[in-house]
Amino acid sequence: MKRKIKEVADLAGVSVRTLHHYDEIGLLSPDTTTEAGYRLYSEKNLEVLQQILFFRELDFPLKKIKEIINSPDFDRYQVMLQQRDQLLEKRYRLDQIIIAINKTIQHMKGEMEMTTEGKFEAFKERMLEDNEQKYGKEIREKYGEETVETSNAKWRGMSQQDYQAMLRLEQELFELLEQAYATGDPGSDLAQAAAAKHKEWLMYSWSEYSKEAHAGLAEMYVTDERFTAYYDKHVKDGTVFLRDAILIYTGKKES
Amino acid sequence: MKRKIKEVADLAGVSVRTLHHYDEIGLLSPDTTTEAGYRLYSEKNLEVLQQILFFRELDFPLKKIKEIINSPDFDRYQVMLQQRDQLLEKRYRLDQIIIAINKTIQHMKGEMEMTTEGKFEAFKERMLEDNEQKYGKEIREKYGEETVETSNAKWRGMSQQDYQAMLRLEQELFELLEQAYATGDPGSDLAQAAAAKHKEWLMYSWSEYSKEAHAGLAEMYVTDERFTAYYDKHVKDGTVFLRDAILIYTGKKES
DNA sequence: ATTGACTTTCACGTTACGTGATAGTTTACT
DNA sequence: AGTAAACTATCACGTAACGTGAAAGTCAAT
Repeated sequence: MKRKIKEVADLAGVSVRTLHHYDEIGLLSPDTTTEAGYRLYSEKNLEVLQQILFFRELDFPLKKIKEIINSPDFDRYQVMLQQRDQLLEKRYRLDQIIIAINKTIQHMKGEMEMTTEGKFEAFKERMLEDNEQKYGKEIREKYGEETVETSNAKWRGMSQQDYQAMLRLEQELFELLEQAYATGDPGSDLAQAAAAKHKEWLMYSWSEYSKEAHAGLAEMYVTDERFTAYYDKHVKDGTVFLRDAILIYTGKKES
Repeated sequence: MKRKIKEVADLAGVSVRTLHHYDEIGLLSPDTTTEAGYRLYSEKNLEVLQQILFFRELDFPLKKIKEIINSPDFDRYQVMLQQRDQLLEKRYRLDQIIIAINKTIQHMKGEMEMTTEGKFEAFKERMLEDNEQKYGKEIREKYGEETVETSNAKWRGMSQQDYQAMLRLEQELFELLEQAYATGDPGSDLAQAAAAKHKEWLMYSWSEYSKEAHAGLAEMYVTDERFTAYYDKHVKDGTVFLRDAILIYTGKKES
């Protein structure tokens, strides 16, 4: 009952390439091949594959798995303990990193609160909001049994998509801004289109839009040199121009 | 005050190769070079390098760091939250693996138990006695005979290594708890991490996990003064805080 | 002028495959 | 039997973040 490679792959839930790879590195070579060079896996081969996949799930490197498989009297118990120690160490390091990033986040929150002056309250509040608070409840209600981590994964998947779209939007914004700047008029159609694009871009990180917050952000752009440097890099005096366009767009200024 | 590469490397605690690499991928190129092609780093370059290393310590991939560095408008706060989510997910996966390997080890031990008669017999007996004397009754009453028996069985099969690992876990739990308590929020990531750690610690003596049992145990902690004394010794009011964290963790309470 | 410390640019090795590209083989169907 | 679909084979490059030489040129001190 020899099986060809795809059947084995499907059976074990791995890719054909994986089996090729295991053959390449001498981890699992089928004990028969047809004269055309096709790999034929025996039942025994399948058992070994199961073993391999078992260890792989426990995050053993293939090299170690090879050692274990190739010498049946290898002390599996000791190896397990050793592997667990390594995993524990790994998690310890991971925990340290998480603690550090949590501290940083706390710190950033503190900084942002200090510079808050009530004008951009809505804006900053949203920025400060913890995603856990934001989505936690809703997700819990919807998915019930699922852990917070899993829910976070879903959120992350969304935000990555959003992130791609955001980059595209930003690029479009710059192009628009450049063309609009050539008109010299922040009230021009092109400039207003740029302001609209900017709003669209914002909406990826804002949950609600308000003209006030948008106008406020525009003002902040001009005040904060990091922003001016960023926008002016693409278009000379782009920051001021964009601000004016946004002020008109939000009705805070006459064209 | 331009510096040559080795000086910069020593100053920052990285290898020369690393700086070469950062130059190669366009992450950090010195803004001056001698005519012989020597890289000369300015103060500004050093500052950027610090930034890079900061993000690197938080496990950001270099690609992301490059994006962040190149655009000041990039929302660092959101990026931090996102990165934390990824780290948390990573840790979750790691935890699953650790749990799996622990189970495997327990299983192997069960098999070995039949053939190899106890080496740490005295030690184990003492642990059992202790456990029984201290909490035996309550646990029995609340969670039934079965849980206790399997728990004891686990204790019996426990080796020195396990015991060491358990102590270590406990230590980590206290550290986490301390930090979490500082946040004041039992729903915070740190507090939830502490709850997760507590669960993991439990898994060394529980054969099966259920949210109910975990939550119940947390309640018991607060009621039983022996436990409160134990946890409060490390962190003031730590018991109540830990209970709340666990209740949220097990979904028995809203954050 | 020599030497040792330092610098440069290749370029391969690491982990566990993914992803084509190109070509030969087997199976199914008309 | 002929052909197309499905399968298989062997390269071989790409990934992340550098480590580790190798060969050759540069700089500073003796």
